[in-house]
Amino acid sequence: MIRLYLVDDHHVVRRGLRSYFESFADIKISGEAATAEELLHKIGEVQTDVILLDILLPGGMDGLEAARRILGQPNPPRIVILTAYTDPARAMAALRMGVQGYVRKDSPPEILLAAVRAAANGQIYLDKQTTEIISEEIPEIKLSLREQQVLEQLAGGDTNREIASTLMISEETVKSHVSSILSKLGLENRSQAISHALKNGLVRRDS
Amino acid sequence: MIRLYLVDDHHVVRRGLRSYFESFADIKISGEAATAEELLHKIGEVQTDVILLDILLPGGMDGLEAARRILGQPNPPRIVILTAYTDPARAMAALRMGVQGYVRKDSPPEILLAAVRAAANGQIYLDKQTTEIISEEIPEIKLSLREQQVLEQLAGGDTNREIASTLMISEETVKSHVSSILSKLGLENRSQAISHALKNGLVRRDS
DNA sequence: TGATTTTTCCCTCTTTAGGGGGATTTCATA
DNA sequence: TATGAAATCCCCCTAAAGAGGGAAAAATCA
Repeated sequence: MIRLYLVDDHHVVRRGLRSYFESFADIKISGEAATAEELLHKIGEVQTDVILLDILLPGGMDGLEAARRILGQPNPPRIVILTAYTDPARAMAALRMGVQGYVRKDSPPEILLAAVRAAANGQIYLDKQTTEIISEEIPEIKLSLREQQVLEQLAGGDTNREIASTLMISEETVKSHVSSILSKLGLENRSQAISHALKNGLVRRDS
Repeated sequence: MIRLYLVDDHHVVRRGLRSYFESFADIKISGEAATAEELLHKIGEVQTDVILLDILLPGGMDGLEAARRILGQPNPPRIVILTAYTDPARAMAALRMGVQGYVRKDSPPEILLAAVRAAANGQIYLDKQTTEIISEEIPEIKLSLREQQVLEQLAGGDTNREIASTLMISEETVKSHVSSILSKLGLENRSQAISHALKNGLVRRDS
C-alpha cells in the first residue's frame, strides 16, 4: 500500500488527483496541502511514502524549497515533483537534491501513476521531455544569491537604476550582475531574461 | 438537469472537475475538450447547457476567442470562464462578450458549482475578487490587433528589429506600436510590458 | 459620405542597456 | 595558504529603446 500526500494550490487539481489515485487499490491518500508552509507544518504528523508536490505554490516558499527541507530530514518520504512547464535547470536541481520524479501536469494520468509507483519503489521516474532534455548533459545553471535578487527585480520590470536603489548598490554593479545573468542563462538581453524567468518559474510572480 | 461541457488542457483538471460535478444529481457531463479547436469542432454535435472554459489553452486560439465564436452562433450554450489569475481587462472583455461567469481556478469547489448553476439559470456569477475589481469601473484597455501581435513577440524577448522582421514592417513602426502599448497599459518601458503581459496572461507562454 | 481608428513611416534627441576590460575586497575551500 | 568565486565599482564605447512631433494611406464605423 502506497501512502500518497498531495500538494497543490488548486482545489480542482487536488480533487482530480485524489479521485484518480483512489481508484487504485494499492494507493491511499494520506493527506493534502495547498502551500509549502502547510505541507511542512502538517507532514510531521502523518506517515506517508510519497509526496506529489507542485513546484509553483503561493506564499513565500516554492515546491523545490519545501522538497529540500523535507529531504533534509532523517528518513524522508519520496518526492515526485509536479510542474506545469518543463524547466531543465529546475529539473536538474530537483534531481540533485534527491527528488524521485519529475512530471508535467499535462501528462496523461498513467504517467503520474507510474511516477508515484516508481517513487514508492525508490526508483526515479522522469517524463519523456524531461529525460530528453536532461540527457543532453546540460551543465547546471546556477545563479548566485545576488543574481537571483537582481533577476527577481528584472522580472518585475525594474530598470537598472531602480534595482541599484533597492539593493543599495551602484548601477554599475547591477549592470555587471545583469551581464553575468545573461551569460549564465545563454540569453542576449534583459527582455529575454524577463521572458525566460517568468515562463520557466525562475522567479515568483506576485504581480 | 444541467448538461456541462468541460474545456481544459490538463488531464487532472478535467478529471477533477468531472468527478466533482458528477457527484451532484442535477449535473451531467456532456463532453470534454483539451483545446479551443477541439471544442469548436466537437461542440456542434453535442447538446449542452453550460461550457466551463479555461482561458489559457495551447494552440492558436485562447478561451476568449473560442467563447466569442460560440456566443456568435444562434442559441448558444452559456459559458463560464475558468482562469488561473484574475485579469480585470480580460474579465471585462469576457463579460462584454456575453459570458455568464468568471471564476478563478483556485476558488473553492462550491464557487465553481454556484457559477455553473447560476449560468444554467441565465444569471451571471463573478467571484469576489473579480467583482471587486470590476466594480471599480476600470476603463477597458483594448489593444489593437497589431499591438497584440507586437506584445506577443515583446513577451518572447524579441527586439524591435526582430519584431519588425517577422511582421514585415519597419523598425520605426514597431517602435510606435510599442509606445502606444506602453501608453495604453500605463507602463514605462518594455520590461514592464513583458512582465505585465506574462503575469496577467495577456499573451500565451509557449516557451 | 464624413469621421475615427488603425497602420504605416520618418526625423531628432536623450536615456538606457550591455560589452569589454579592468580592479579591489571578502570569504570559503582545496 | 593559494585559488577561485562572489560582490563591489570604474571607464569607455556602441547599440537599442523610447519620447515628441508629424504625416499619410487604409480600414472601419456611424
